[in-house]
Amino acid sequence: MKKPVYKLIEETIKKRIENGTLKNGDMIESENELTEVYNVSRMTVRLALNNLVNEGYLYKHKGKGTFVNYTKLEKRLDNITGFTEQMNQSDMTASSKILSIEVIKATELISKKLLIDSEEEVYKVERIRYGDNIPICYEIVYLPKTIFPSVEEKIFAGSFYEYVEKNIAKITYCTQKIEARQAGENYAKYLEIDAEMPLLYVSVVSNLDNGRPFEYTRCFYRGDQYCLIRRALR
Amino acid sequence: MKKPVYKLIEETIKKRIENGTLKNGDMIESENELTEVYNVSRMTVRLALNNLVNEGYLYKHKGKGTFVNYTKLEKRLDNITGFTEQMNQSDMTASSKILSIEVIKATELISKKLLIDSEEEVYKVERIRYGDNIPICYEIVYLPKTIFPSVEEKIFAGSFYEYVEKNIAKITYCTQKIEARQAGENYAKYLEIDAEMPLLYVSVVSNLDNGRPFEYTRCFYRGDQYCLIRRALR
DNA sequence: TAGTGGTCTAGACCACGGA
DNA sequence: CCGTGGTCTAGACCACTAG
Repeated sequence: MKKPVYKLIEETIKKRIENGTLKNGDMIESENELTEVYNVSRMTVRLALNNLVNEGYLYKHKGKGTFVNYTKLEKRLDNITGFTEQMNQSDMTASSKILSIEVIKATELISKKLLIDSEEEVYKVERIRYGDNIPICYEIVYLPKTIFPSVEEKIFAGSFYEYVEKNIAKITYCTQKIEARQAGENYAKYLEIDAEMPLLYVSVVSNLDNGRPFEYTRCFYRGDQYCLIRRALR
Repeated sequence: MKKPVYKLIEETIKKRIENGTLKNGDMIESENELTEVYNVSRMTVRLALNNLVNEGYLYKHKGKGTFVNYTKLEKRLDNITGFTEQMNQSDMTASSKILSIEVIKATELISKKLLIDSEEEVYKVERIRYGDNIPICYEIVYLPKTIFPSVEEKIFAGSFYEYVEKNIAKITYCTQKIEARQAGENYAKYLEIDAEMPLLYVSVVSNLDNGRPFEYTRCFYRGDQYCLIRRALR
């Protein structure tokens, strides 16, 4: 279970950027220098650097060098943000109550979303999410057992996305489908509202850096308590 | 000025996916097979494949193979798309009925959104938008008179965004706020639904390449007829 | 066990940018 | 000119998945 060399190189450079040793616009060591520093081949260095370019930490300029591209405040505007991260940004306290964790066989829909075989086992987690103790979201999460061998409550204690990036792999993108729906009896009960109230229904599939979906989640947000902000580029 | 080999490999595979030769879930040739087909080294093949993984066309499964991840409808929707463009993508016919065009003085809210002085004159356009003749959206558009000296119906005949890019300037980004709301008497009438039905309310501010907002629009979409698809990057 | 993708090496030549 | 990143080769061993 040891980490590949290029991951280590990625992490040390990322640290130098995040703790301010490398500032925005700084030129970092050339690829040839890094091969000597880490005593690896140039392709390994390039793999590490290109990953950091894709993550937005660096940019390259042929003939000149590789430079730091890091402006803390502009980061993560158009990006995936989990509920917890979003609540923190609005100075609210996020919490959640897990209703159930169980292993089920993937239905047709779930297997299609997660790109796995139908009948393959997945974890199904139901929970209610609160902002400042007001129920805001009822959520059903499906996680493939091949990626999450075991799922415990503590995974969901903090930011789930941060947990995944620390312990599984980098998250690259997610696809969301957003609809407006009526709550209906069932969800109304969970969210403590009337059955006719509108909900924001968001279906999410999130993907790792190898392109594999690791999460299919159905979220039902209270229309009176939650909105999505989205920045789209032309 | 000749293209690198890995780009060519990328493009041929992308074409096979986009023209339907390769379908969603299909396994493509293994990396070793591709090295022989294109007569290149494996690293070159891997570069091409990994780029396609990052673009969301493929996903890899260690020990199994590389698979197609492509669902036509979900493509390119991370970007700004106007209603017309979106309808065309789903093979529906977009049309609209203009209810009114008038010049008003900007309210506090409007001036804040469009970054203009309060009391400055703006065009206010109300219209209903149809997909295959079903009313889908009631929309109020505010356009600053300084950017649009005169506003006529024909501006809205085709894609408004295309009109702007042809005649005004390039559009760079837009910010959307998405909520779920109950229709209420007024909007229900326009959209031919019941007053308790849920709507997707989207407030949009779009900006030109000089950073100036040129449009503030409030859209009320029928929850039963419309959804937003969004692709977000981490 | 055979085949897949994941990691890595030790070279090579090229195109670009700056002095 | 020299140093930079961009492309590419021809191998190698490993870890995972399936039969």
